[in-house]
Amino acid sequence: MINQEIAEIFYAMADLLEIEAIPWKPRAYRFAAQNIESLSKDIKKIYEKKGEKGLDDIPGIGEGIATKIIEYLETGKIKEYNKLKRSIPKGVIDMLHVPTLGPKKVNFLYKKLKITNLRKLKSAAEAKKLRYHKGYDKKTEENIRNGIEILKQGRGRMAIATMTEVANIIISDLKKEKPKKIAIVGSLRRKKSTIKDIDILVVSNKNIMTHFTSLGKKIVKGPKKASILYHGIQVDLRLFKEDEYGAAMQYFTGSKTHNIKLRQIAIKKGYKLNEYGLFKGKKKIAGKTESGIYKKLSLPLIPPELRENDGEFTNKIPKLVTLKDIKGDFHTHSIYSDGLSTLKDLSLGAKRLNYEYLAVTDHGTPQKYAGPPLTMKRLNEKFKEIKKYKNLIMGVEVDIVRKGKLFYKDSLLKKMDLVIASMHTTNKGDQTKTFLKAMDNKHINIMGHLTGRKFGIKEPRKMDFDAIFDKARDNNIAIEINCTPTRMDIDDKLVKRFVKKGGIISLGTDTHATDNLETLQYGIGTARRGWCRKKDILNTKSREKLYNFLK
DNA sequence: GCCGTTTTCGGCCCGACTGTTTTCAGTCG
Repeated sequence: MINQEIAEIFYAMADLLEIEAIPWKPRAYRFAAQNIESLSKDIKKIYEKKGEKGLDDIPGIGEGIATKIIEYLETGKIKEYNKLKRSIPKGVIDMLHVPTLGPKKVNFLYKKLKITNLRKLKSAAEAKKLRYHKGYDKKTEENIRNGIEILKQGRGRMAIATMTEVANIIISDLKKEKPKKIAIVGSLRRKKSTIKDIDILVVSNKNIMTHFTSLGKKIVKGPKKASILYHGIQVDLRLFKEDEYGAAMQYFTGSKTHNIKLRQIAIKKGYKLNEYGLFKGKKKIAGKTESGIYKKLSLPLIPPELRENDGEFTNKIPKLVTLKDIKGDFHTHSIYSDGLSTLKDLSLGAKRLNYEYLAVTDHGTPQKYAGPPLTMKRLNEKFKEIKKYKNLIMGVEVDIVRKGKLFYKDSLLKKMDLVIASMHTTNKGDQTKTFLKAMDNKHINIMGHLTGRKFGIKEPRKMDFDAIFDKARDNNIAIEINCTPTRMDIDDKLVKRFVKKGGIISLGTDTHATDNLETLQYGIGTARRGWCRKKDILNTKSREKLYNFLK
């Protein structure tokens, strides 16, 4: 989405201005970038509808930044950004991303020592040339060398599934210290689909800090806070007292923009909010529980997934869907295509999770990725075998092929109880037309992994989602949240847009082995981030109501 | 550069940790 492009530019401008030691502007650009990033609406649409006034209504955007947004929307570039970029070598910006280097140091290294890239920085640190300058010594050089290494290894964002597993390993280890309380906070608690680092809160004795730093490579360690690298993943631990726990949970769950807004609300009421509590003067009036803090600020307990400063302060908070509401899974593969599980395995898997139903949607594709072709003979065997399992639904994940056609004929699709239509090719250009055409087929129940994104591998398709969502809603087609950890497709923002239009979301694990059925929990996270209630999710329907929908 | 129910000027979150430090600047989250 164009929002992301613009946010990236403003983040970059903030970096550049910071190196130039220009005060306050970097903060303003970053704040604007954060708010643009968290918008669920297309900023171009906002401008088209409401003009500059619409942009000005977005927090953090005033006259100057609005003008730059308009310039980008109309010309595809921002002159001031290009000018800034020309004035500072790219390598200098890379230096800013080295841990332990901030704008002050980079400014000094660049302006005074004429160091313009990481290579020169590394050799200067190795040649022990930095330690002769005021404020630098042996330790600084070591930090810079380590920092460059960490940067090169690339601590990118990882899938929530992976990070949840790592967090659980660490927590079960820390529980040996018998902490009074321990919890995951940060973006992991807000259930973002990719996570940068793991944040943990504890109420415990001090031994836990030492235990914690023994689990990985120590980065920092103080009495209240410690950080380690655990197999390349940064994990932060914060220690609190029991009566601070709620305030700490609130503070470290974030998001940052949510907290800024919350603090402003506190200030308006004459309070002060920090990670230790909510204060009136010196008197603490809340802090033991999160709900206590929100209550004192006349707010309901906002679910962590909604804390993004994108409507949670101005709209009524809905009752969000939970994992308990889920009655089944709509996207699985068996040995009839490229899955590892038999129909029996899948049936048992569904029972284990107390599901009423589970759709086995083997591939209907001309392509080889799905294993040997599913011939009519084998398909008929599947039709026959699946009747043995009362909790299984006969389905197909049929490929959308050229010009929006489906790979299976209508006569065959008609025999299926559930049809997912997915695109597995990487056709370039705008795919909106193809999808709209495909959705004319009345046998489709669900659109599978609509944008086709895969973290770090494939960018999401850019399409006219308003047109696609309108048509899906009007044709009674659900749109999938594909719960494969590397996909998580569609994302939370698109979910929010679709549900706001009255569309219905379906959760599918796209599992190829029954062990992976549990990944549905991450789809629930995305659904909740998209403000989904129980009734917005197809998987919450009883068997009877489901079959009505499918028909 | 943004913002405003004390405001159109003068603020801008704030606490923890490191070590450049012995009273504070820089970085981080």
